[in-house]
Amino acid sequence: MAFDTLSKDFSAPAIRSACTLCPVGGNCVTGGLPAADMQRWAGVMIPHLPLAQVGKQLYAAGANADCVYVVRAGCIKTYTVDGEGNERVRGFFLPGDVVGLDAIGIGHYPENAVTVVAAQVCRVSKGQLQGLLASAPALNMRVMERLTRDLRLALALGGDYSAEQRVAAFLLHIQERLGGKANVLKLPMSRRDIGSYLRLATETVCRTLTKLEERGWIISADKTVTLREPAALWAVAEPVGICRPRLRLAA
Amino acid sequence: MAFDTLSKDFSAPAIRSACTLCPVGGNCVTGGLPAADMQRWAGVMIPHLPLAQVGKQLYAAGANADCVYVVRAGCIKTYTVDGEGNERVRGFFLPGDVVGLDAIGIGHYPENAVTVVAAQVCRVSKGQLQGLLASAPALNMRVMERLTRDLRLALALGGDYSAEQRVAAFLLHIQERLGGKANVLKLPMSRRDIGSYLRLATETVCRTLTKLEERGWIISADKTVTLREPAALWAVAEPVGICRPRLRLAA
DNA sequence: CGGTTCCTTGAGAGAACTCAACGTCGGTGG
DNA sequence: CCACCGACGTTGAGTTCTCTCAAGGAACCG
Repeated sequence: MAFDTLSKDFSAPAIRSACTLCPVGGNCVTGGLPAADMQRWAGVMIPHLPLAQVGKQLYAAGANADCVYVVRAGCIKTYTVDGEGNERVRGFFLPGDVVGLDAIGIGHYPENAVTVVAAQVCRVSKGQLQGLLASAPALNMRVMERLTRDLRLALALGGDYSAEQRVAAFLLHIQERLGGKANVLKLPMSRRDIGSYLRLATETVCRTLTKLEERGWIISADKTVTLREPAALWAVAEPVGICRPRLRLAA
Repeated sequence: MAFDTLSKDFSAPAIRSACTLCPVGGNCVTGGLPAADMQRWAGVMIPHLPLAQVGKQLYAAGANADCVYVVRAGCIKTYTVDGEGNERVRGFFLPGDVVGLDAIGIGHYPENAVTVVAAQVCRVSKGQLQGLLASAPALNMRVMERLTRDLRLALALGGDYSAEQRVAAFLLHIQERLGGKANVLKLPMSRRDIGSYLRLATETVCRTLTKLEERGWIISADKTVTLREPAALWAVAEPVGICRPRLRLAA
């Protein structure tokens, strides 16, 4: 892995170009910001920190919340462990997503964050971010949008839906987050993680995928899922309300 | 009702005093703000609009999102109706809570908002709020805190818990929101609303309350619930993670 | 090549749901 | 004043969906 040398070699000019050359592009929280804001963002951000190891921890639940992270590549999951030892995945973060935002306003991270696959992230200290938010209204609004988007998603997924509705909505949501074009999805996470996230047993996730496959709506081969009948999936997932045929919920 | 005349008679000095005299006090989103920020907040806020009618709508899902509301008295619920006609309560808003925040960043409200009981709210236009956020960092941070608090609550309630855990957590959460002292709670909402919110059938809410009562942990009499063994409820609700014996999650 | 983890399928169990009935309460109108 | 009505709360009985337990196969790694 050349990750380590890469991150060490970056000097100030390279940092500025880090965002303009970023594969995430407009999907990043900074997408569409005025150049001046981007400049200031780049000034406080530490770009593409490598997280080559699967299961590598960004931060632990209860730790002092001093940073937020923007995913540049790979996938991060957040999860909690309750007093009974039950682990629950609270969110998957794909390129462009911000991890740790929900710690704004409290001193400690409410959950753990680890890599699901090898990943790269950009880091910003919370203090510097707050300073930036106070003086860059456009960025402030982008962060608010992320927070409200996460909130709407959490409220939607909190609903009482069947395993089929959940899994269909999950697949479509991942498709949207990955760009919304390709019908072949590489799911980075395990069935167990999907189940934990969707509040389903691992076996139920499997059975549901099998059922969708028997209907010809998808082709499920381990981590690769091909959507053959997105319209049918949309129809099933509609009540969940987290994805729409042509109209995206978020602005 | 003298509500209407009250709201019409308020002039600038009265408006400024509206917050200092507000029964919500420090629980409001503006609690603890510098005097200068309070002044500006009071300048754009329209105080205690009366909503005497139960079921009175603040806004409809899909409507142009032009305002946010702070609850001054009573209770507001937000809910969605999916394509199958299923109604789902997404949140209850008690005095001090902000309704409509999750529409920041999108043009339309994602859900309906109606009164659960007679209520009073304060209104701020979204445009003026955004202007204020850009120039009053302390207020901006308070709003962020509300958003992240709502997000953490939604994520917590989204988990896979038993009916008993959910109901216990709900009761304790309401107690906290009402000040955290009194053990006698007046629940403003119906069993049906509670069930919709907690993802339980109405009957399951009833049965669970009955079960908790048989154990001597609570006394349930229609809308009035008395907590007799809060510690036992805490122990049951712990995995949900939305309320804590002595330590509150939010700052 | 053994060990581990993940994915998948089957069979039985359990928690919550649906359907149904009944009592209470508050409002309405005769 | 009282009968009627609808909404709400409560309890019971049977059903269903998902979970748990169990086991086998496939992929990956040391």
